Amino acid sequence: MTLPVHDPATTDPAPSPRPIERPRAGDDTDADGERRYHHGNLRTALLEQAELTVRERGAQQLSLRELARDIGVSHGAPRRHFPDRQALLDALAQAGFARLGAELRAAVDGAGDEFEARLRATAAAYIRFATHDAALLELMFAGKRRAESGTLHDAAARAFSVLLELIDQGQADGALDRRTPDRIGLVLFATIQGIAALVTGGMIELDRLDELVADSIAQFLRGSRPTA
Amino acid sequence: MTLPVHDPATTDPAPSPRPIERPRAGDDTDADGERRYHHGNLRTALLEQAELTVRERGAQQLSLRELARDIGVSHGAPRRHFPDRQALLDALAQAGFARLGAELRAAVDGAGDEFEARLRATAAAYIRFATHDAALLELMFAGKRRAESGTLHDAAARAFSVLLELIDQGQADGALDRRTPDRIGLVLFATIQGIAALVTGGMIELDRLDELVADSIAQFLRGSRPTA
DNA sequence: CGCTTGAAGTAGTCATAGACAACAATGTAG
DNA sequence: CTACATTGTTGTCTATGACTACTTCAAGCG
Repeated sequence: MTLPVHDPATTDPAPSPRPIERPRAGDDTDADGERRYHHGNLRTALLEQAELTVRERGAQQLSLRELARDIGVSHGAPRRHFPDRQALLDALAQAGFARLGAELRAAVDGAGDEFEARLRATAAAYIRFATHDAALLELMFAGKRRAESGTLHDAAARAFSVLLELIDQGQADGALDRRTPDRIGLVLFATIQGIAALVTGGMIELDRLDELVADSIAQFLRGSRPTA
Repeated sequence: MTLPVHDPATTDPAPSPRPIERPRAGDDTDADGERRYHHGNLRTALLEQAELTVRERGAQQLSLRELARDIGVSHGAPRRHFPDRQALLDALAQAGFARLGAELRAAVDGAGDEFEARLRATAAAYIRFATHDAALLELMFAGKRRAESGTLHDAAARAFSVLLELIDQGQADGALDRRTPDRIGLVLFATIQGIAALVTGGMIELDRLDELVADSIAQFLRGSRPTA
């Protein structure tokens, strides 16, 4: 994700003295304690605050006006960056896919060279994401259904490319049969996402989660190995 | 696609012989041309109309006031039956679990005596529900997370008891290993729900769905059979 | 150096939603 | 027949998302 870090704070030694009184205790002043007309990176601030709110209270409870209040801008300001509420949610989902993809990638890269170890690490990373950001994951999947947004689709595809590469390795190692990688990948993806769905849906006690992940991966491997 | 099977007796204790009238705005008279003060079974009418709206536009777009308008009652009337919007959604989810459970049960009962045939029929029924009522299924899972509503939990458990019974048979037939049924069931449940999540999330083309279901069931069976 | 221009933010307004309270109509128990 | 509990109606309050017009401000240009 590219973040335009345009921060005029360092080049604003003489800010205009606008004595707008803000009763709320939010940090709506810059480093000099002066209110600034232009926020500088409202878009980023909105996304960050929105991610916090979604994590704590879910996407349904996300309000553009409350977001603006928390950040300390007027209720119309977010509109300059997101034409409507859904656009903000889509951007949030897209950032979520980027982060998920990065975490999956990191899990693979940090798990050595062996296929099974990598697979387990990847699954664990996915489930970790699902437990820590259940509402965000739900949002990511919900956003996909509604509008087939091309950019969102691409973001998702990039995030899940890690799985496909893993499958390739598994086949090269002889651990997986020779169906097309995306066919095997779909089964793996469904398995992992299913566990995530049980987690986000609260339909499984968290202390049974590790066992479920281990069982599912083991069964996936047993079910996918070449028929000798 | 399957027919929208409507079973009016799912969740309603009030049997009223009154024919359901067209909910057109302005048509606030019954068959005799008489305006009626009491609707007669508003609760059922609300749930039915809500299910239609959810199916067409998703739970997010469901509005109590619009519901009331469609049915032809005042905007405050729904409050007598559902204290707030969430209560209506919870009731909808509960009815959804009841219907899902019934459809799973019917699938099992109509698939002969063999374990594998029953398993495939059950999975197919679940996926059918997921494709036809994607938004409702999402609502059912979302509702679970938010409040651990006891009645909702029970409704879900009843719906999925079919799976557990199936596992029992599979073990008795020697098709499944001897782990505890709920441990195997969790894996199966996750697998099926994962496919459903891909469907409701629009992350799979529907013409690849049958293949995915077949692959997943086959791999589940291969991965769960006793180690000879 | 001042002017123009356009991006970013502010303020006001509108329609609609959910929640709530007071009141009215209706069915029912006694 | 009357008292009471249900169920529905009407009005109101607050909040939200979406829209418009105006303001601030930085950067480019003549």
